[in-house]
Amino acid sequence: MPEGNFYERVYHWVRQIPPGQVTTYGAIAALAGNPMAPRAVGYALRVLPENSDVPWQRVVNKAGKVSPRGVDPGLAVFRQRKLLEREGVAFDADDCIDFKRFAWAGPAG
DNA sequence: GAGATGACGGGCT
DNA sequence: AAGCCCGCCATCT
Repeated sequence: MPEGNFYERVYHWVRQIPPGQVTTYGAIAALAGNPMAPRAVGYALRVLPENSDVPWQRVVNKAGKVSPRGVDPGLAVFRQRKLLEREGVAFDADDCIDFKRFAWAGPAG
C-alpha cells in the first residue's frame, strides 16, 4: 500500500510509455488527475530506485530536455540521455528531443 | 501543524 | 528568443 494514491497513479501512467517515446511531467500530472502538479510528479519519480520497473527516463520537461537534479546534475542527465538513446530517442545539438518524432501520444492513442 | 523543498509550467520582461 | 519570477502540488522535516 502506497502512502499516497497519487504516486501509484503517476507510476501507472509512466509505465504506459512505450520504449523509444517520451512525455512531459505536465502530461503525467494531467493523467494522474492533477494537471497543475507537475512538481509532484517529479517528486514521485525522484524516490524511485534506478532498478525500478517504472521507465522514469521517458519523462522529460516541457522544453524537451532532461531535467538536471541531484548532487551531480551533469552525470544524472548524461545517464538518462544514454538510456533514451539506447531506446532510439535522438537528441539534437541543443540536447533537445524532437516531440514531433518521439512524443508519446497518450493512452488514447 | 507550519515552514521548507523540488526531476515543472506559464507568463512577463 | 532567453531568462527571471511566481504559483501550483504532494511530500518531508
